[in-house]
Amino acid sequence: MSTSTSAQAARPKHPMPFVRVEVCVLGLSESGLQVLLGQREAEPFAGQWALPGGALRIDLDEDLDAAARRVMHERLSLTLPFLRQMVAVGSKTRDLDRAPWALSVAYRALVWVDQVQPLAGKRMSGLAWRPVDEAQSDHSLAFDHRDLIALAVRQTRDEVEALTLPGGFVPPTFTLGELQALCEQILGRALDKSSFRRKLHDRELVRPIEGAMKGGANRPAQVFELCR
Amino acid sequence: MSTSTSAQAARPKHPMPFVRVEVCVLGLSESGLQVLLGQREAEPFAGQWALPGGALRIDLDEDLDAAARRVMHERLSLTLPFLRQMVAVGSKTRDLDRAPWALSVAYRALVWVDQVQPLAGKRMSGLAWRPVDEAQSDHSLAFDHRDLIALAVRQTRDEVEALTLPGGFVPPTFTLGELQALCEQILGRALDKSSFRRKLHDRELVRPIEGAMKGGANRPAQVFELCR
DNA sequence: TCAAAAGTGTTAGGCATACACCCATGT
DNA sequence: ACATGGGTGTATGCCTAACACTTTTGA
Repeated sequence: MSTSTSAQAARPKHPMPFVRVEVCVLGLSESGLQVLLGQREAEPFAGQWALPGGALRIDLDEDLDAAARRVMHERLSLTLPFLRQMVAVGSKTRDLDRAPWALSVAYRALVWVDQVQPLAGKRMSGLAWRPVDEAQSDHSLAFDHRDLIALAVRQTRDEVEALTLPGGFVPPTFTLGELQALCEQILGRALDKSSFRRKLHDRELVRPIEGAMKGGANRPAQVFELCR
Repeated sequence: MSTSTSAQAARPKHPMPFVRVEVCVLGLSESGLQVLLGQREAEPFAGQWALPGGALRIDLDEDLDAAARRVMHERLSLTLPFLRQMVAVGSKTRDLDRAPWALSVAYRALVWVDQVQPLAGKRMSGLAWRPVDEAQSDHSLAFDHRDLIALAVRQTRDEVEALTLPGGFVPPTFTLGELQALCEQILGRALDKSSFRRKLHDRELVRPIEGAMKGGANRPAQVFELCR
């Protein structure tokens, strides 16, 4: 649509803020939801725990989502399958040590804890999983990251409650028992089997795969896949 | 918390994107929801209709919300009472005429149409109210502003459905009839009087003001205020 | 035969819709 | 008297939680 003859940067009239992305990676395990945290090495908040993140690189990142993917790929050597933007926060005082004005775009993601081997990265002395309940009441986290964790947990749980199943996170095939266990781990509470299945059926969210059955130490279960 | 000895800006290692805020102002009127649009004078999208917005000014704006308030105050000479962030969008190609990488933080607001007198502003040849239904199907809007309008309408309506009443927008005192009419205008459909009132009562959302009654050409109505 | 998980049916209660109905006031 | 909007009660149906129950396998 643009009729400009040049796509090169006009130097902006005013200085722009320092822009970062932060990612709240939630991890599923038998012992409830976990969150991935790293210990900061540099100011501000040196030594304190924080969400992993990194600066936006306008030379490397096509768009904001790509920036979040790149930053997390550098940290985890893993392309996060389920990544959603939560909110943008920014102010003059956010990161005084590095810039007079800092803006962070916060994302959330969801993985299995055993898919990520906590490793040390740039500017972070290692990464560690922490239970979300613990993190949400930890007032020593850097920046406003405690709020961001609470927001990520709330949004993720709301999505599961509404059975807006995280496409890209749910495995391609599964039994209904596995799917229910997954939702229960995210919610942190038990669900009623009958109600859960009726909802899935009525809203046509899952489809049985003809002939595919999964057997264990008990009665074999029908294997399903997501609709669409 | 920071132990840095200096709060002055370190020059960032990498160039930063051009950051703007855009505001989707929804307007209430007897003829349904409206949205405030302006006609662009400069590239990109010169001549096309767009949401009002402006560049973030790190020298003027304390934080993102303040930036949105300032930008809209310049345009409307009005401090928007109800302002919420929706999403941040950004990419290399967003605004090629002005910058190689552009990021917009989108807000939504809600006002009475008669509180805003459409006037001409900087870089906009006037502002005009347009019905949201019309705007949502108008593919000639600049940038992705059609999507942003749809998002604003959906979020606003969801809030009213859930009776998360827009604090700061609902007048300080009102009758239940007025409140219901307000919600109906936002939703664009009629509500059942009895159900509406029962919900308000059960969730303790409103409180009658002792002795305060509002009379018209019919039976006087109890005046209420929001709880908390 | 038993434990364990799959899978189904049934019941009771909460909530929302729709609608009917009275009340109070100005014209 | 009557139109108008305020205000309240009630019946119906839907959705859900809760729980009981049967089925099928491996151990």
